[in-house]
Amino acid sequence: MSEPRILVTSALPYANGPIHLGHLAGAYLPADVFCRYHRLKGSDVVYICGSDEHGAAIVKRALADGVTPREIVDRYHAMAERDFAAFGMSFDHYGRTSSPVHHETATEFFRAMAAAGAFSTHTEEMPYDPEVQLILADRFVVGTCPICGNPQAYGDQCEKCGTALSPRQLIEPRSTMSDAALEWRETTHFFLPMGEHQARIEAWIATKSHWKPNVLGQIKSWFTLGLGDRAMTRDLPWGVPVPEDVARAAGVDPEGKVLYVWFDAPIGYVSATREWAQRAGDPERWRTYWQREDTRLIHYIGKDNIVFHTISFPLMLMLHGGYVLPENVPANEFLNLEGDKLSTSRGWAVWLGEALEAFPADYLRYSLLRTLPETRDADFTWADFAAHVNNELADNFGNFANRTIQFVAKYRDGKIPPLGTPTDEDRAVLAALAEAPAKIGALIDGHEMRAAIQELMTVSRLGNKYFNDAAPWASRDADPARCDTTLHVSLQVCAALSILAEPFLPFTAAKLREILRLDGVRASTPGGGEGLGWDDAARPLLRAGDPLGAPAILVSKVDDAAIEAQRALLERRAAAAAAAAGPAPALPYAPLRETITYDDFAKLDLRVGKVVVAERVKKSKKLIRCEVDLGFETRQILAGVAEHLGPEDLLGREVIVVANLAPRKMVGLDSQGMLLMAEDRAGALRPVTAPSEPGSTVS
RNA sequence: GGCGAUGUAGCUCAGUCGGCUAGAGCGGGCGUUUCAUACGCGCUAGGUCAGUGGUUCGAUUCCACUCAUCGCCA
Repeated sequence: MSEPRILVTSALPYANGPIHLGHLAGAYLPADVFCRYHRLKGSDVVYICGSDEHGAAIVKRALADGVTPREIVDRYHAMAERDFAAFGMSFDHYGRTSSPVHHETATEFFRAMAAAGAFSTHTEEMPYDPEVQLILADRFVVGTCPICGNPQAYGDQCEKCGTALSPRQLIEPRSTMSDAALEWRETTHFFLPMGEHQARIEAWIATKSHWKPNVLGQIKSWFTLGLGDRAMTRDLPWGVPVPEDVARAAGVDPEGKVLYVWFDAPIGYVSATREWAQRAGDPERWRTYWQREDTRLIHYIGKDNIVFHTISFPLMLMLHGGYVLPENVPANEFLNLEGDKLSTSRGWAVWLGEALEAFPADYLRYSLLRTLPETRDADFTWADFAAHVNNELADNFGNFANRTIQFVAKYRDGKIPPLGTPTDEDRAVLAALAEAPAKIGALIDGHEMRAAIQELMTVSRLGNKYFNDAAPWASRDADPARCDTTLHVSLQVCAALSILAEPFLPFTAAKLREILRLDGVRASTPGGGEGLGWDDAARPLLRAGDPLGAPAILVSKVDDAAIEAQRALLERRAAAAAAAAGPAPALPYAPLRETITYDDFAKLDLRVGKVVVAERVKKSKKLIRCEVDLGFETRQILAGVAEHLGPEDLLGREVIVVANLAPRKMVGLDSQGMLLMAEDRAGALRPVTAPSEPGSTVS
């Protein structure tokens, strides 16, 4: 095979929740496009992924749900496999880190590295939860922050004030596993002293100037800081056990110790490849990919994974020896949703399974490809999704195929007309077609998927323009031969599209080929076999005289109701999550102030006012400038709420105003009164409102 | 607090190893075609290229600083 051997991995999704759109945009969809393209190209590709099923978070989840870790990972592994398949992910193998092959592989890896003297051991006191009998990592400890008093500070950091902490510093530290008070236990672990190898890694990274700037920047950040020792084992009842012989040799008690999930997870790539080879009936074949230097190893990941795939795992591979190192790690940034960060716990996510119940996979694939966070965080909105599908995929791409095929069906009896005598215009289109595969292919190979799909759309746009300018509906009667030529060329464009679209929109592309009766194209899925491939899209593939299949709508539009339903679903889930979480019980209510008399209260002149103008004050982070209609007059009032509310939360509302408060100047502006706000224990503000006429008194 | 990435038309993004009138897609506006899923095509929108200062004959592109967003680390 002349094309190179390529080993592609997508980050192993953690098996404690369903797959959502953020996962897809980060590490899965781009990799799938890459692999499908290369299979069409004739490359020797193996695409590997699987579930990451170990770690303390899964143990915690199991404790919370009252089930075993096994039940948790079984549930989400099955769900991920099902959802990925429905989305059209073309893994050669989707494994799981709880599999026997993985345990074996990870154990072997650890043993080999230990034999090479890669590890050191340290003993330290760690927090211990006596109730569930677990030694805890720092972040599974909560307590009160000694700096700011936040009662929900974690053992590694207080998220409220940002201070880095250790569990020892927390006031009344508790376990997040059971809420038990902490005890302390001494424990010994294996560490990888990465600092000793920094020069070697830096030298290797120095050869990677083609990597993305965000990836190289992140790596540089780590080098500047200096690599330290990283724990490679943990105390947990769930995971790959530390091999006894290695532990004994190092004078460590292996009881209850497992490989740290960050050590074992990337090895999952290797073990999944071994499983793939076994299933293919050639158990040693995985070595061809992992242990030959001329393999292009590519890790698709999200930006949270950069350090593990560019430093830790490559170092593990170096220290083990005999493994190929990644050629590229095209990490994507994050995908936001409707302007907010994705959050599983806050219910702010679109689960793939649910989305696929509402829309065909290719619609999601298209919209996601258009907004991939390749260079910076991106935002997925359902409005954009509808626009992408309706205005681009349906109107441009789908409609081009449809108008062409309909025309031939209606006026040429559904048979492909002859090319006849092409003019310069006709030849120009065929020439453009001839260049398209190389152009789009280069973008895909360079991991520029957004640009690649735009280039694909350029082809259908070209088709539309050509069809439009040639106006076959006019030449239909006036010059039938001319009309034939136009239709012939247009159909060839459709044929090319049916191959070029395959990596991005595999379902739609197959449907188009079916309508065109274009047979003999190899599959872009594993074991695609022989047949027409990517480069064949450069030449005319349809033969004059052959019949087409029945016309059918390729891409139907999504309607507003479907989009609204998705938005509503999102809102409902976010509300449900908020309700489930409740106001954090540990947050204190504000204490009551001293008792006042009625006369004290009566001094207040409260009025209903309608906010007629609300805008942020440029010079201030906190202030919103309002003009409030009190009926008898309109006043300017500055509200110090901009950190919690926007102008839109106030504009048009009937609010309660302290009307006899002495005027005050802030940032050079007069404030004539104040707006009443309700503040909950978490500090969220809501304006106090009353649906009464402006000027109404309140008492 | 340190480090890094990002900040270009309403939206999503290209681009400039310093220099002709800063580009594309989508949306908006205007015009037009009728084969098609009221689809297509053409034209158009005049954006302090985050801000300030510097280097330069000349900076959006180089340098410094500032701000914003996101991330990593402590």
